[in-house]
Amino acid sequence: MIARKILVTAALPYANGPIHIGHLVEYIQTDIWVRFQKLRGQRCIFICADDTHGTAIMIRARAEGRSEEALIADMQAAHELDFAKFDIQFDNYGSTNSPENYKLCGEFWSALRQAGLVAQRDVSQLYDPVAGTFLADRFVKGTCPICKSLDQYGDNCDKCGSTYSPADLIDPISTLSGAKPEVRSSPHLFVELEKLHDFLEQWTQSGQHLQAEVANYLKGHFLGEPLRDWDISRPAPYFGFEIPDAPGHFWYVWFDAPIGYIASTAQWCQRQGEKLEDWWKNPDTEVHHFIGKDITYFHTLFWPGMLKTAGFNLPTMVHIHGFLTVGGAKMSKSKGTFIKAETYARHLDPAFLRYYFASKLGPKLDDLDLNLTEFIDKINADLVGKVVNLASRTARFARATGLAAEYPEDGGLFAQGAAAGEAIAEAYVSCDYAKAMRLIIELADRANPYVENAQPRSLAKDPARSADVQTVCTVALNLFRQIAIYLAPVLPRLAQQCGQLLNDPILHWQQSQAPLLGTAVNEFQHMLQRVKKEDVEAMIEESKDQTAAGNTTAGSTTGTTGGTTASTAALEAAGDGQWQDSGDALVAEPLTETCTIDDFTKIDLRVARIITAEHVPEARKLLKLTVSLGGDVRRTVFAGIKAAYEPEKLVGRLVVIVANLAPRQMKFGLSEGMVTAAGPGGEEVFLLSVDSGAKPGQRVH
RNA sequence: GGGCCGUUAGCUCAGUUGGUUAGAGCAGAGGACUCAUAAUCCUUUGGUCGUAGGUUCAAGUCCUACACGGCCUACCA
Repeated sequence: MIARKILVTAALPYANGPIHIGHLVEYIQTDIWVRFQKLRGQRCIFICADDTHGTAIMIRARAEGRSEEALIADMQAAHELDFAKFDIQFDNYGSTNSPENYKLCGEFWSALRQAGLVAQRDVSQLYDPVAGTFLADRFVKGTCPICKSLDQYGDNCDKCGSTYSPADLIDPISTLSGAKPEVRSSPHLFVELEKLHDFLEQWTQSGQHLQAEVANYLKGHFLGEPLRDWDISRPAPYFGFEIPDAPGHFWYVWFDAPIGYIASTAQWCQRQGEKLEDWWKNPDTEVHHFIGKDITYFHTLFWPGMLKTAGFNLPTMVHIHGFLTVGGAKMSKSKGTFIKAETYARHLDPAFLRYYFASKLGPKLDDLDLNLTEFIDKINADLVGKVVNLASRTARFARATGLAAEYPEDGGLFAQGAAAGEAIAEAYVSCDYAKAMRLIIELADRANPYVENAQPRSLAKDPARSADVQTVCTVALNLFRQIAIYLAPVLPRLAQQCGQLLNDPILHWQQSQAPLLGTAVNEFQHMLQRVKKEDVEAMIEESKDQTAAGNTTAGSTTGTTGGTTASTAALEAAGDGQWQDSGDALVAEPLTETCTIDDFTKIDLRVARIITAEHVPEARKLLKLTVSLGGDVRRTVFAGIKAAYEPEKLVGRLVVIVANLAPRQMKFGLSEGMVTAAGPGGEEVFLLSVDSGAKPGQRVH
C-alpha cells in the first residue's frame, strides 16, 4: 500500500486568551483523526499555529505596557503547554507572526494582484487622535444613525439591527481613550471575491469538500447574490504585516491567519528536509481543515478563493464542528462552566475529556454537550469498569507464565474483534467517533463475560492448572490489547501502557488483527483513576472564582472571533486585595471621555416604581414595564432584561430610569424612558436599586 | 419571518436500500461472584418510536401538515 499524504490543520487559536474546554473539542477531534491516520500507516502531519495579529492584540499589549511580541510569545508558550497536557500532538506549531508567513503572504498577494482581484478605494474610518490609531468597529461606540439608540458599537446596532459604518455613528467615542474620534479617509484594499463566484459555487456545491448542511448554508446565504468585496487592509498603526506595495498599510488579520497554515507547514518542511510544494502544490496531497462553525465563512469562501488564485492545493475537506455547551447551556463564567484547559488538567485526567468528546462527536456540526454527570458515569463505566478492568483482573495471573505461544480457543472473540476493525476504522475516517466508541465498547462488553466464565481466580488457586490460567489470561489480555489499539487515537497513553504491560509497543492498527503471543507480562500498574465527583465539583468551583460575569460562547478559534475578553495584569494587580475584583469589566468597556457637571445634569435620572411588568411574547429580550414617577405620572418603558428577570418579581420594585430620554417608537410600542442597569447583557443584567427611603419621582443627583 | 438539524425506554443514543414480537449502554430491581480501581457476571422492570393524516401487502424508516427543541440568519432592546 502506498501511504497517502494527508495534511491536517486545526484552527489557529487567537493569542488573546487561554485555551478552554470549548477550544479543546476541536483540537481533540483533530488530534484523534490525525493519530488514527498515522496508526493506519498514512503519512499524515498535523499543523497548527498561534494567530497573533490584529487590533485586539495591539490594544492588549498596550494596556499591559509591553510589546506585542512579548505578549504573543507568552500566549503561545501557554497554549502549547495546554495542548501538551491534553496529548494534542502537532507536527509543527508555528505563529502567524513568522518570516515564513510574511513571505507567503507576499506570494498570495502578488497572485491576487496579478489575477486582477485587488481593488482600491477610500474608506472613511474613525480615528482616535489620543490613542493615535484607527478604530476597528468594535472599539467605537455611539448613537445608531438609523434608530438613534445610544451606546452602540461601530459595526451594527444592537437595537435595530441595522449595519453601518462606524463613521455614520452619531456622537461616537473611542472605547480606547474616550476621545471623540475624527473621520479620516484612508485608502483600503479589497479582494473582489465576486470574480471567483463561479468557481466558489462549483467548489462548495460539488458535494465533496463540505458537509451537506454547510454547502446548503453557503448557497442560501452567500452564493445566492453577488459576493461582497473583502476589505483586507488596515492602515497603520496595526499589529501585523505591512503590505509591500502599500506602505503604511497592513494585511488584515484574517488575510494572514489561514496562510499561517502553510507557513507553519513550511517550518515543518524546513526541519524535516521536505519540500513545501510537495505538501501544498501537489494533487496527491490531501488537505483537511478542522474548524468550528463560527468561522465557516472564511474557510469555505475566502480561503478557497485565495488558494485557487495563488495556485495552492484546495482543501480536500473542511470538517466543521459545533460549539460546546456544558449542562445544556453556554459556558458561563458565573456558573463555573467556563473551564480553562489548565484548570481542567489540574483536577481531572485529560484522557477522560478525550474519551468523552470522542463518545459524543459525530460528523455533523451539531453542538456537543458536556453533561458532568454523564461524564462521570461514562468514564467510570466504560473505561475503568469495562476496558481497563480486563487487564487489571488478569494481568497479575499472567506474570508468572507470560502469554501463551499459541492463541487458545476463545469462542471466536478475537476474530470478531478483528473483523470489527474495518467498521471502526470507517467510523474514525468519517469523523463519527461516537460510532467508533460504541463499536469498541461492544467488544469490551463481550470480553468481560468471557473472563467471568473462565474463572481465572479459581484456576489460579490450583498450581496444577497454571496452563489453564495462562490460556485465559492470553485471551483476556489480547482482547484488552485489541481494544487498546482501537482506542489508541483517543487514548494514546492507554495504548502506551498496554504496550509496556505486554512488552510490545502499539504502533500500527494492523496489530489489532493478530494476537500477541509468547511475550512476558509485566507487573500491572493502574492505568486510569476513576473520576471522583468531588474532583469535578472542585474544578467547577475553581472556575467560578476566576472572574466576575459574562456568558461566553464556547466557540472555536482562529482569529478575531470567539476570543474571550482578556483581563489585564495591570488592572488586576491594582485591584483591591480584599475583594479580588477582576479588571475585566473595565477592559471590556473602558471609561469614557470626561464630562462636566452640566453634561451630567442633562440626564434626568429619576426613582420610579414598577407598577406592571409583562412579557412581550414576540420579543426575545424585552419586557414591557409600566413605571410610576409618583402621583399618577406613568411611563411605559421597554427594557432588555427578559433573560435576567421574571416580570412578577419586578412589580413593586424601585428602579432608576432616564426620565428625559426622547421617546422612541419600537415595534412593540412607544418606549418612554430607559431603565438603568449594569452588566454585559443577556442573563448578566443587574438593575440599579436605591436604598430604602427613596420615593418615586425623586431625582438622582 | 426564512434556512438547516433534531424529536425512539428515566438518561445517552443505535436502528442499514421500508419487511417478522423496536435494540444497546447507563440508571432502577433481584441474584451471583470477590481475580480486579465497591470493578465484573446473570436475570429483570421499562417504549401507543413528538402529534395528525397519507402512500404501501408492510412505516421508527417514505410524503404532507402541525407541535416542541437546537443552531444559523433576519427582525427586534
